[in-house]
Amino acid sequence: MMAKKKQENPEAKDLSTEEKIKEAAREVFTKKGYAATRTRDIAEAAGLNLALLNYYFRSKEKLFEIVMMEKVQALFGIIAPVINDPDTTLQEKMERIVHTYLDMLTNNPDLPLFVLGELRYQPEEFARKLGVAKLLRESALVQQLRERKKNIHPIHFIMNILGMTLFPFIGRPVFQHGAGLSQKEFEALMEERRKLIPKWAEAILSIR
Amino acid sequence: MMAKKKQENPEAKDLSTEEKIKEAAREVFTKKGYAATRTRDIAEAAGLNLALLNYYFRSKEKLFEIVMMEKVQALFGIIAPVINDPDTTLQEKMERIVHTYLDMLTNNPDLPLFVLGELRYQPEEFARKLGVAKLLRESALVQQLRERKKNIHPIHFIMNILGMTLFPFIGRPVFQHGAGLSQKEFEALMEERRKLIPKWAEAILSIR
DNA sequence: AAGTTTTTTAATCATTTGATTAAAATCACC
DNA sequence: GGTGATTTTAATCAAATGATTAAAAAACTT
Repeated sequence: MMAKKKQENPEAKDLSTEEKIKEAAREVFTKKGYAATRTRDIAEAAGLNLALLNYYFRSKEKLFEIVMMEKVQALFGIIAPVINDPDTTLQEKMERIVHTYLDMLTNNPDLPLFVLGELRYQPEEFARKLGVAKLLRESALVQQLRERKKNIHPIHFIMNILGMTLFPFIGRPVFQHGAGLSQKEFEALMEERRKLIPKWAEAILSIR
Repeated sequence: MMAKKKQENPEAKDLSTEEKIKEAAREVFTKKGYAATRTRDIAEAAGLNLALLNYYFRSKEKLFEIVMMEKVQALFGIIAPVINDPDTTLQEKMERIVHTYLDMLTNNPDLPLFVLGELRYQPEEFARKLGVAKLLRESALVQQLRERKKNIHPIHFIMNILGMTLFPFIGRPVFQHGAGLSQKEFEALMEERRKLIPKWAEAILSIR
């Protein structure tokens, strides 16, 4: 009855049905959010019959949860190792945070808006599953920040570096269209920020 | 047939029906976004019959447009005069941008996520209506930034100051719950940023 | 090739949801 | 207080939408 792959296409040139649905779901959910997404949109984007969605994933919500978990991981999971690394300096960490995010955002520019937009419906649940609390309290980064600036809450600096890195993508329609930039030009600006943000972050930490 | 106020309650202690609906719509739309909002949610939040919504505003979409325009104005309109003011220094402008936003965000913490979240469906349309292009090209702020840092695109600094100011509210569930903060504590941190962000912005502009 | 299981399809269901309608209630004005 | 306009209500509609079903098609096993 339920999905059990029997054979994998020897030449795996196209994806399995299950993977096609997931791929389409990633695309549509990320672009429009959960509520604005119709299961028919996903089926159409995948070029498949609507019933297959329920056949493989039981419900829109179940499918969404899978995608959401992936995306939350993509947004937060990838910097955990960077933040926790005890063998890099504060400066190195900031460089790596920016690099890691900009690399990811090149392929997933609307990820932050999607994740943070959906997160408002389940703030506590996902924060718990993520273990953000631990990162924000015990990580090497936080300890280094505490040492460097003893009288300022370390979360301020995390807000700054994430804000400088992620916010341009969250406000992208405004910035890009507002400044009359092509996609290429916007991307070029983001590439510039790769080197600029760490410098700015360092300047912020060097005040006084 | 259509709405025409005949009398205004002499002691305007409670709002007109029309205003009650708008108020409820502001609340629900801002909190859940357009797609996740049911007209019945709005009617319930207003304590009114569902049909009144269509009686006064014809459709969910029309009502949304009214609210959206207000909110877009609240998010972008309020800094236009600050940005355009030819009689303030760059530093003063940055202070005022931060102050203006933090004042507004105290009462409307989920405004940025709402507006930017909805904006993705109509990126060009609203950007045009807003005249963002003009602000991002000819404003006094942009000209001052160009003079101060001739070899860096001024939009970088606008992204920075807006990112540092708005992003904490966009990622609020993560920051607040992740750091185990009460609402009061979060607000206190934001109050600290009122003085810190202008200093950081100045430091960023003073590199080299 | 026959038989079995798995996958896919078209058709349909039940619920939700935005909107409408006709009647009832309220209000303005004389 | 009666009359006409305005506002409010309960009931209902039609379309959209998530989900299911039964049958057809395809794939696999022997």
